Amino acid sequence: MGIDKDKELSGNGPNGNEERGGERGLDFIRQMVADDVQSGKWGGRVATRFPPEPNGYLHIGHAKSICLNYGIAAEFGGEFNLRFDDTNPEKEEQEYVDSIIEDVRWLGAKWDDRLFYGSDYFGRMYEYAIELIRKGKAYVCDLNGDQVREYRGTLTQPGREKSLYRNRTVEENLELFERMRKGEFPDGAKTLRAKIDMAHPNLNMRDPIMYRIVHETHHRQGDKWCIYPMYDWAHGFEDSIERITHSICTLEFENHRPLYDWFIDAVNDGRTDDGSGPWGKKIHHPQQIEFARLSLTYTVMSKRKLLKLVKENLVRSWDDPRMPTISGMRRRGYSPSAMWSFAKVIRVNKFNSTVDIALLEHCLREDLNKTSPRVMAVLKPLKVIIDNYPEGKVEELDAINNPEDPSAGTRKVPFSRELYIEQEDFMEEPPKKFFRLAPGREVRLRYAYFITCTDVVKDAGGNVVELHCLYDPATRGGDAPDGRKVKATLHWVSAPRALKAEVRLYDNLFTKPDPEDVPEGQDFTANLNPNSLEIVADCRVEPSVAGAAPLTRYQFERLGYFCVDPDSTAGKLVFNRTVTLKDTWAKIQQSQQQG
RNA sequence: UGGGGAAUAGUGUAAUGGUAGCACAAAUGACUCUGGAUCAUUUAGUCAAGGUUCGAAUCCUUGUUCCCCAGCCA
Repeated sequence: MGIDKDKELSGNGPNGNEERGGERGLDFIRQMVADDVQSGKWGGRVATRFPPEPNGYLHIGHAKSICLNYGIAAEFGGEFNLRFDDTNPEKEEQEYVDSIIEDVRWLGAKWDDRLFYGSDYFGRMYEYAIELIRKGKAYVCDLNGDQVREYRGTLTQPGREKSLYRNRTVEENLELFERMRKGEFPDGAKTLRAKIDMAHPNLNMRDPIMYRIVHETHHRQGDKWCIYPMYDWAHGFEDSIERITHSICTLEFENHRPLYDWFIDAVNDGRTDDGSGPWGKKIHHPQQIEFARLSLTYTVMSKRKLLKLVKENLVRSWDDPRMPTISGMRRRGYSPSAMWSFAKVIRVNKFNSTVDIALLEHCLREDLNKTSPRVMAVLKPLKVIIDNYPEGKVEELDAINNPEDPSAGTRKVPFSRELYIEQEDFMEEPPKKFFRLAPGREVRLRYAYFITCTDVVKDAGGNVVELHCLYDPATRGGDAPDGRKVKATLHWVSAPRALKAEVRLYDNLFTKPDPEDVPEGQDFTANLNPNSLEIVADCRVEPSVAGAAPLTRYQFERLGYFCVDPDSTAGKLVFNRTVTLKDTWAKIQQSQQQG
């Protein structure tokens, strides 16, 4: 078995159901791209990228960005690059690189042979830095961290223009920068800074740091470098080198755009279109565009918070099915196409908003309903004995695999004298609107027979432990020849033939829509939902699922969507509940309890 | 009290000077061998005040509210 990669994305995904030019209009980014293609900017070429820093696992917010960037490339016939923005050796690890590659691939974004690392461009960035020094646009600064902050000024006060180091000669700067690169100075001793304007109203423009000294082994470059470029200095060149046309990032980088442009313009200053002159040919200047990052109710999205949940063992791991990480959602049972349709319905904008998790779950159900094979499983078993059914007899009854997809066919399900049904499907004293099994009441067992409850067996504590029923042989398959109706259809499994399984039920990780809504002095972990995981150890599943591979998805009829967890062993299946079915009865019950 | 952004039903969004639509959520009903799915119906909105215009969510003015920026993180 296993997951068919092509099937995962069929009918949906980046190339399915496009609405470009359709009745709904383009989002503002696609509109810009369309305009640029129309006007012939960059020769009509479109190139996007997804540029994660490998310092954590990807989450659903990154999925939004991947869908945006890859989606645009696919829709406009452009190229999409996967690029690691690995400019800080202190936070980055190979483990994160590997997980990111796996996640982006799973989502279905295709980068072909264009997997890049920002750190592979360090040599060229170094050359650009020397060029800026030669042009008098950059200098080596000896200020320490505190002094840098002090000299920068504040939001309302300009920085100090007068710095001892700002007026160093080109020769001195060249020599010092070379010595920085050679490792002659300790961490923090010197920086290379751009000479812009210490009184600029945008703090980012007050002589931003281009390089800092970090004596640390880089996960990819090893000890080749001890000076590392800052984001602002590095990112534009990464985009430029890869000839990205539309550099899409999140809103908080809006203030950085002037700097993004300044650095590339600074290199281009003195360069020419044909490469004549001392500085050579102009380099490519991409367009930075910002959009709002995703927030979801009942969860947290920042890497810092997700890391805390993992490090403090508040969840099992990065891929805990309760996590909003792509790996967690994959393990939970999410499909790539559900992620794509979610990305499509939330669209992109320039203002912060919080999407209701119910919308995500709607997209999930919509996809799983169409694609998931149905099976019967009993989470909390209650033994049922059919007194008038022959002992030892087993019938193989036909069951439909997916009513939404006739091509999925049918399967055989064994029926026997002893069965299990769901404890919740029986009540000795049923309240109004409870249609399921009760003493003297007739219901249907799905695809099997009508049964009527005749006796209730209890233990010493008064708990119902066993039911005795009679079946009507004429209703085989589930229809009564005399046309009589029942109000409920129950799922069931054969007691001797069912498989044992463990099922893990998940609920929201947090009890409040906004986990940050906490009393003074507490943090978001105060809102952790103590019931976000319920392990049901002794479940029963119909035998057809035997040997199912990890991540195989099913609908357990009447219960929800479930998938096989990698913790499963040959002897014992473990399932994760991905999401419940919509449960009208639960709502009725709730309103009955409330009043 | 500097600079940069943004405001449309409960939520997410569309309408690019011309009927304020869609989806989710909620509610009601129909149908049903999943209280699922499906179908139908209902509730509910342009931040505020002025102005331009035959006509404004859209343009102008003023105000209000929210977000981002003072890492040698990204």
